[in-house]
Amino acid sequence: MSAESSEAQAGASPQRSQSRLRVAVIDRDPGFLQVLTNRLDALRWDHRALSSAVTAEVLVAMRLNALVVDVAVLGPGSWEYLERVCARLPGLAVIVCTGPSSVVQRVRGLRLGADAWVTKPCHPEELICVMEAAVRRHRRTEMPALEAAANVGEITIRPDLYQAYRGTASLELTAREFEILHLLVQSDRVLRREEIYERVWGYAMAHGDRSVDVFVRKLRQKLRTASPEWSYIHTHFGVGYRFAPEADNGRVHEDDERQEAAAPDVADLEADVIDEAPGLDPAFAS
Amino acid sequence: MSAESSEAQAGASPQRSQSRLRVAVIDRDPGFLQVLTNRLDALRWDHRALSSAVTAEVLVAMRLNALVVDVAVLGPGSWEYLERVCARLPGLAVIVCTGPSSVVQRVRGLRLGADAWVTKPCHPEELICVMEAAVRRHRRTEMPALEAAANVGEITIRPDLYQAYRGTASLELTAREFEILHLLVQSDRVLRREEIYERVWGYAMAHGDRSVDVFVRKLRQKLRTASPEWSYIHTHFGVGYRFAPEADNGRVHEDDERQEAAAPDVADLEADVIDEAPGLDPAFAS
DNA sequence: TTGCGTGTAAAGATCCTGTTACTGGAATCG
DNA sequence: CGATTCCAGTAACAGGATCTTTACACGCAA
Repeated sequence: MSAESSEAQAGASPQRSQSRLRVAVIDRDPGFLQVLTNRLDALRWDHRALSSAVTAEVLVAMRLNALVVDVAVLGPGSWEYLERVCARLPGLAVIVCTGPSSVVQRVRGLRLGADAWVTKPCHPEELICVMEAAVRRHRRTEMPALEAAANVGEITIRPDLYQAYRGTASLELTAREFEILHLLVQSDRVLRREEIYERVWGYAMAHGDRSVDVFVRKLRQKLRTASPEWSYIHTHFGVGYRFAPEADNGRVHEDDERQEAAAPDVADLEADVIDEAPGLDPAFAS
Repeated sequence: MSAESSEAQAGASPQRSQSRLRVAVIDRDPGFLQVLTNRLDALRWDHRALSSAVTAEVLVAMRLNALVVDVAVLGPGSWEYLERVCARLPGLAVIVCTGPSSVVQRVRGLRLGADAWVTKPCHPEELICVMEAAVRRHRRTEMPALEAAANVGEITIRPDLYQAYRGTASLELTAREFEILHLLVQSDRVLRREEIYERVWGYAMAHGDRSVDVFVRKLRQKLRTASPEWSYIHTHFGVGYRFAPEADNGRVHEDDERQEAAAPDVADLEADVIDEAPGLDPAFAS
């Protein structure tokens, strides 16, 4: 453990984090906050210290990547709070950083949805690494923003322009509309409303929320105006929506290249099913 | 933090993990392995102990959800190994569980891609919670929890479309009908009505409720219409229902390899500790 | 045979979705 | 800076699809 130091330093620098993260810290320990704040400043992360719990709604509005919280600050009801926050913001990395605790407490915290439990006193660098580790996955799959344009039916999706076109004419989609369309096109399967909401809005859908329906309607309207001969978004009653370009005569549009599993076409239903492919587990392949 | 204990017990139980996880442990400490193995057995997770590092390729073949590794076992080159594994399997939850370490080491491990760093000695339950937390986060973004289509008799089940087909013809199942069919197909055994109801509806069945019977009737009707030569759902008087494709001549349809992940086969439940660097174990590397 | 569990059927209650209208706030423009 | 336009989100309604309940007939088991 001697040569580690220099190596660690070297290994630490490459590609710190992709970009500035937004972090909130719920804590009251001045020393802890001071040290951590300095470190976060140096990293140029957006951060904010809170001296007490704020509602999940406020956290939603903050658009955070990670939340560090000392359960001791929350007092009674801390578990319920933790659970509520984790449930409401499934995409938020929640790290509990607090003083000595029992195994039972730690187990409970993690089970309620926390991503990590760090015991004080702790080195700020370590806490930051834990935050990065928790946030890392989330970004990995979220980042592939620069995708190629895709042709679906008569429509062209341009992720780089955040817009869809029929030939050269823009559909004039709003940001949200485009995100939903893009998600549906990429998924190529039935998506439940909750799924759509969570991946587009970034937090859990409230019970009874009809936003997704309304946006789907707006999307359909613009798609119909631009490409009247086709239908694109299909409703699965009791489930959700699915994207599949389909000409009015009923013929399904054969999708050129895109990924294999792509075609939810009824056409190749009987053909493909995974009888072969001995080494591959169909559940994981693709 | 005093009356927490009892609360923790209560809060810990609800909804353990979605399903059986596949875990590998690279460690040599007999005591540690013994305790952890017992816990994993109780949870019915697929697990395997490795006494030394295996190549990333082998890990890929194991299709793991999580990997627990004691860097001390790896010896020199442990950092490179950790980095290689994390890079090669971005979807794998990697937890380092080892003896006392320096902040620098922990920082380095996390920075290289590990999801968590647990210090021995540790409570097995806590380690398991850390695994769950790490896997939870992975699954969130790794939506492709898509199950493969399954062929049963003349019917094709398409979980991605929430629908069943006979060739290219949809059975036009409603969402609930499909869920029940899907559950029966996956279970591959007799399910009591209460079991079906609870897993589909999400809450306990009221005494005297006949909903399941009615849905089974609807299912049978649609299955019979689509595939008259076969019988699929069998009644076990006084017990419940069981799915088994069976041709009219009485011959039972031998189910080849279809839904792998689907069937919680007792076969790969027994994961024994293997001391030698293993080749491919049929239980793991399909 | 009797008693209980299951198959069958239909009507009513309930839930789900498409649609429209409206409000508050953000962004844009003059 | 104020006015205007645009957008996200909410509420409400109607029509339709689905689910639950109820009733009765049938068949299995003791």
